[in-house]
Amino acid sequence: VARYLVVFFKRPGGQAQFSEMLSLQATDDKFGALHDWISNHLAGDLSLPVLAKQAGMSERSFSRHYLEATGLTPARAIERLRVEGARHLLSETRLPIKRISQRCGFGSEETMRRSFMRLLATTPQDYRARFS
DNA sequence: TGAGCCCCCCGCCAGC
DNA sequence: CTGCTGGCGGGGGGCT
Repeated sequence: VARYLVVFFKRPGGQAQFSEMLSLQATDDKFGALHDWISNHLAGDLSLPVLAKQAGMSERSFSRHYLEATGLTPARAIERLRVEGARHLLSETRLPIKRISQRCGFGSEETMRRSFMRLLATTPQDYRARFS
């Protein structure tokens, strides 16, 4: 039920308020274990070679299968998960934005800000102001 | 905002 | 032949 609600109750204005973990489960949770691992290692190296090794596949096959199962390329999925992690910390804690950015694996505040603009059409500051 | 560099992604193809 | 795998190269998007 949650999965269907998640699909159909998107907020207008680009403010997706649902769980990326759920939406990435699209059809089956073939990559559920991988997603759990990623969520627990957001600050680390989540490059394609690392993910492929974690999934036990070659880079080429991992790219193909992940896109097939998820509808997203690995790098785009990572960006979504990082943004989701940052959103949580922004609204639930008072940690400085700089620290949140590094804890979620963004190379800098600037990188995090650009990801927010791309996916949520807001800045981290604005997001915190409106959702904390 | 700009410039340079990195690496993701995808087409291609040989192998099984 | 069909379908899957995985290495390679380059173009472009995005990070620093």
